[in-house]
Amino acid sequence: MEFTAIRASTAAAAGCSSPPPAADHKAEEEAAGAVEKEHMFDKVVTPSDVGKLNRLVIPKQHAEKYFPLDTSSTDKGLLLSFEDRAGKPWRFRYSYWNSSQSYVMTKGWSRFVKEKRLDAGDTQQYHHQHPSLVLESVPVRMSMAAAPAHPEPSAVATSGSKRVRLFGVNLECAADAEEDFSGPGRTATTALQLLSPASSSSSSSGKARCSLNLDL
Amino acid sequence: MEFTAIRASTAAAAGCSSPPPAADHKAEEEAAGAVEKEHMFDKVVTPSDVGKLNRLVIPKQHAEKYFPLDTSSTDKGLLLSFEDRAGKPWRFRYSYWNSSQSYVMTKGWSRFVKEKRLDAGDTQQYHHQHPSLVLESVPVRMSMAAAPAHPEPSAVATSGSKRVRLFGVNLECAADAEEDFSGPGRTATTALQLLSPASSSSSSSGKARCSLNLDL
DNA sequence: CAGTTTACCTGATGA
DNA sequence: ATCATCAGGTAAACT
Repeated sequence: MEFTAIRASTAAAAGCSSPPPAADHKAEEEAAGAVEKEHMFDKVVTPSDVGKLNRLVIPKQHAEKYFPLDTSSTDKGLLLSFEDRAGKPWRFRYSYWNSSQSYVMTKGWSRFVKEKRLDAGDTQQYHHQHPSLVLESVPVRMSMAAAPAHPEPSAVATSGSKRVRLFGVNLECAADAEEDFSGPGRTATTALQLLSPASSSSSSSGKARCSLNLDL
Repeated sequence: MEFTAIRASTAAAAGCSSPPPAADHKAEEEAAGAVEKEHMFDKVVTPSDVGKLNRLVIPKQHAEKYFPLDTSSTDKGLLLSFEDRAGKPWRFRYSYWNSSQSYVMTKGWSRFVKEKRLDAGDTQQYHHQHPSLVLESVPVRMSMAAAPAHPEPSAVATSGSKRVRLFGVNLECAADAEEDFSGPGRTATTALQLLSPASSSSSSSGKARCSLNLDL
């Protein structure tokens, strides 16, 4: 089963710095529904993606196009914040593995797989419940509704506020990396710093964000 | 097979700042033999402890009781010096892993495992050769012959010189961390600073030390 | 470059 | 049902 790409409008990339209350979830969902999303890419999730490796490989071509890592973020990776259609926040560590020359979502991914029942054994049920997400031969699609990919000011989207959607889920590239990397005395992972959209309206406070939508 | 705890006397915690000559080994060993040691704790070494992970997990309760890391040493860890019954010095990096919330001996541990044949496959032989060390169901015991655990002056052992024994091996908490942490641009690990035993006699120079004995 | 070391991470388990 | 612990992992830098 597949997504249909929706065209992007100027809907604000609603900030989700903290798990928003239910009311916000609804608002977010409606906004997303009203917005057409720009298709990013599909990926057929492999058994490894939902297996014990606890990581999702992002095909290099797509990763470099939509989630580039510059020199400052290559080492530590990024902490990307997502939310599913119900507004539930998901945070995945995104980084590059030199050993395998591949881009991956690591920390947090396994929890997502588990909750969404992305398991090879549960393919049928899962596919049934979550037609937009995946298993084996079921395509995972990324649709873009924002262009936060380039951390460099020069590469930023010109004006209209946009939003990144992965599997139809809002992606936020939180400028503040917090909680998960809260070891005492440790420096938090530096999240991808995004430029504030020029015409964005409802982004919470001053934090620059991108968001990725998981259509679940 | 197990240790029997031996009561501590006033035997000097002989300093082993550098690998002592054989003559010193014998003296050390005799002195240790004459000293009764206060039991610290046991740990049944797991397959992971002697496997490819190159680390020994120190159960938190014991770690915090006997090898506390204060704020200055938590980040970088400590360089602990041990010696086996033959007097051979062993140095292990001891630190806290935020991610797993656990205390571990890392650097140097694998060499010890290798030399002492602490391998799951060698259980029988090893147990035979080294009854005081471990594998799976064989307990590893820590016996204390000194109370160097608390770096705080207020918590120091009152008078008699003592010694810490791990697996019956002398443990030194070298006040000087050197050579092994010589990576470029890296600050040397701050070793656990111990108070000088009030009545210790033969501790070399002025360096405060604790020692841990591995009965091997 | 192969092995070591550091620093991450997670599932199972039990209180 | 949580939550802390730890056995068992991985990735990447370093030697």
